[in-house]
Amino acid sequence: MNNSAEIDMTDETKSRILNAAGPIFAEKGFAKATVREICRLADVNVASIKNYFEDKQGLYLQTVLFARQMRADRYPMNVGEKASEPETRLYEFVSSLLRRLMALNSAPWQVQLLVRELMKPTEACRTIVRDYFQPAFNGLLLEVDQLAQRLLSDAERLKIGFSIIGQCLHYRFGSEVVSLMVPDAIKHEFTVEQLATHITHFTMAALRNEHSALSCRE
Amino acid sequence: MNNSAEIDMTDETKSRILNAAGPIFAEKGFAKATVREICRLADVNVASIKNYFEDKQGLYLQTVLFARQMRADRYPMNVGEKASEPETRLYEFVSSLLRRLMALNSAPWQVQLLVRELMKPTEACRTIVRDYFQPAFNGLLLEVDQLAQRLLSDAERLKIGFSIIGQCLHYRFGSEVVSLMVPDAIKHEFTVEQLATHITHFTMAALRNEHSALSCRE
DNA sequence: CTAACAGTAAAACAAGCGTTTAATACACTA
DNA sequence: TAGTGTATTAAACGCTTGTTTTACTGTTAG
Repeated sequence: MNNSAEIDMTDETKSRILNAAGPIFAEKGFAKATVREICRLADVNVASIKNYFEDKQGLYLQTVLFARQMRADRYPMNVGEKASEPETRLYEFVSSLLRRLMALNSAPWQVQLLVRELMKPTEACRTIVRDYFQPAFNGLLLEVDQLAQRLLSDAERLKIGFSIIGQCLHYRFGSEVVSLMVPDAIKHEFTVEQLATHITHFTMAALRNEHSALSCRE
Repeated sequence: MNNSAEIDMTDETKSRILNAAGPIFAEKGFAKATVREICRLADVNVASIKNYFEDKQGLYLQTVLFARQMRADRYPMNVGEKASEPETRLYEFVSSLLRRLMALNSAPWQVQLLVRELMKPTEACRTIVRDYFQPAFNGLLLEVDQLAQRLLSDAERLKIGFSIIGQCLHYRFGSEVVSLMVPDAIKHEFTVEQLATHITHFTMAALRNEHSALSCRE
C-alpha cells in the first residue's frame, strides 16, 4: 500500500521479471501486455508472477514504481538555466519539452511507462505525479514567476503553467489530428523549433502586458 | 473504401445492430467492446455481424461513420456569434469548449465515439476530422483572424488556433494529473468559468501586442 | 538424517474472445 | 410447384487470456 517504499531488487528472478515487464508494459500498456510474453522474455515460469507479485495487477504496479524509482532523481525537463535572458530560457524549456514529446517512442521504457501512467492513471498515478512530474513542473513555475511582471497568486501561477504545457502536449497526444489539419504546403512551418518559437512568443506576449495592455492599445 | 458514402439504414436488423454498437463502442472503445454484448443488446445473433459487416472491425468502422452521419450537420462549438465584443466571443467559445469537454461523459454516444476516434485514430479518422472537427475549428480560425491586429499567414493562424484549444484540452485529457497538481485549498479557483476567463485573457493579451509589445516595454 | 520450506516447472483450468459451421425458416422467382 | 437464395438461429470451433494445481527440486533447521 505504501507506494513510497523502495522496491527490493536483491532477488535475481524478481529483478529479471521487472526488467522484462517494463518495456512490454511501456509499449503495449496494461491490457495488451500478457504475462506469458513477459515471462518468456524474462525466462521464468508464469507461476512466478503469483509467487512474487500475487497477480498481473500487482506486477504492473511494482513495475511502475520500479520505473519511477529509476527516474525520480533526474529532472526530465531542463529550464535552460545557463541562459540569462528570460525569453531564451522559456524557449529552451518549451523546445526541450516538445522534442521529448515527439521523440517519446525512442525514450527509455521507464519514461514511456511513466507517461502512460500519467495519461491513463491507475493506482500508482499519485506517486508518479508527486515524485516525477511535480518537481519538473515546479521548475517551470519558478520561471513563470520570474517572467511575470507582478506577484502571482498560486492559482494564477498554476494556470499559466498549464497554459504553457497545454500548448505543447496536444502536438503529441493529438498529433494525428494536428497532422490532418495542417495542409502539406505549410507542414514545413511546423518544426519543433518553429512551434517552440511560436509558443514562446505567444506566452511572452501574454505575460508581458497582461493588464497594462489596455493602455497600449491604439 | 469510400468513407463519404451514406450508410444504408433501411434494413431493420442492421439499424438495430448499429444503434446497439454505438453506445458500447463509445463507452469501452474497440478493444474492450465485445460482439457478444453488442448482439445481446441488439437482440440479434452473433452471426449477423459477419452477415452485415464482415467482422468486428467492419462493424466498428460503420458505427463510427454512422455516428458522424448523425452529427456532421451540427457544429459542436458555437463561437457566440451574438456577442459583438471580440473578447466575449472568444470567452464564449472557450467556456463552451471547456464545458463540453468536462461533460463528455454525459454527452450523446455519437460525440463520445467521435472524440474517441480523434484521440486514438483508426481508418475513419480522416473522415471525422474533415466532416466533424474541421468545420468547428474553422469557426475559431475566423475569430482568430478578427482578433489579430494584422494579416495572419495560414501557419500563424493555425498555430494560434492550436494554442487556444491546446490550453483547453489538457484539462480534460490530463484531468487526473491536473487535479493532483492543484492543492485542495485553491481548487475553487479552477471552475470552468475561471479557467475560461484565464485562457481568454491569456490569449487576448498574447494577440494584442504580439510585436508592438517591444515598444511598450519599459 | 529427516522434516519443513521456498522456488521452479509443466500442465491444466476456466473463462472469454472473434469467428464459423450447419441447419432451419422464409420469401421470391422460373 | 419446385427451386434458389437470403436471413436467422444454436452450437461449436479454435485460440488466447490470467490463474491455479501438482509435482519436483534444492536448501536449511532441528
